[in-house]
Amino acid sequence: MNANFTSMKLTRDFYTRPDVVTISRELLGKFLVTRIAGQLTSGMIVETEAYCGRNDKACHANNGRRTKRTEIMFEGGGKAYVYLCYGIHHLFNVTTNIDGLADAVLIRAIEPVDGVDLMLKRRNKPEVRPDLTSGPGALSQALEITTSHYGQDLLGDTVWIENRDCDLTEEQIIAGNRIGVDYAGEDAFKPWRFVIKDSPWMSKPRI
DNA sequence: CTAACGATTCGCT
DNA sequence: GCGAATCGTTAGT
Repeated sequence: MNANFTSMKLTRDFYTRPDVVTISRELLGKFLVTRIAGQLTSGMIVETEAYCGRNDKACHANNGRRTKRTEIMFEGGGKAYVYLCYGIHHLFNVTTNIDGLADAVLIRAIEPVDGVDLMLKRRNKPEVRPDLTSGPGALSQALEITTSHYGQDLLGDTVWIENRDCDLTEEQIIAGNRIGVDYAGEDAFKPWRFVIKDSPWMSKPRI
């Protein structure tokens, strides 16, 4: 084998599978990477949330709600769904499932790995602490992901997710309710938030 | 065209 | 723990 064995970009097949909750769990321990203006930054994914396009009122695309913003979720798995939240924060999701089935996984926190100095600069932080990349808005700023990356193919060379063979055991994965989705009624209690147990890099509230 | 609001973060108490 | 910041999206007039 070659050196890429331990640093492999996830393939289309990973993203187009039908169960977004399973994909959400499996993204823990993978590495989210950006290459912006030639500068590489990355982190290990430690927290995710699944959003399903059918019967999930927390999902922007629930029950075929097709708008300019949600359109990318209907175009098949492995694309970046980035949107602006509260007019300030850019939230990064990866789309999953096949054409017409609008599922996505929100990346909520990463453990910084490559390009840490650049992340500190982008976040205007003096030193590495959990708040560098804990929270969906914070990690997007650290990796310089913005709405300009809306629709980017994660099989491309700007933003992608790769496997570095950091597989987790079942005991290391904890599930909880999703954050900030009170508007979704009973669907707010779907246990579709996943974190790596005891990770100091998970966002608040901690599980 | 208008208005309400959000898958959040940060600073201050 | 609480409230402000800040603007694109959305649905309704």
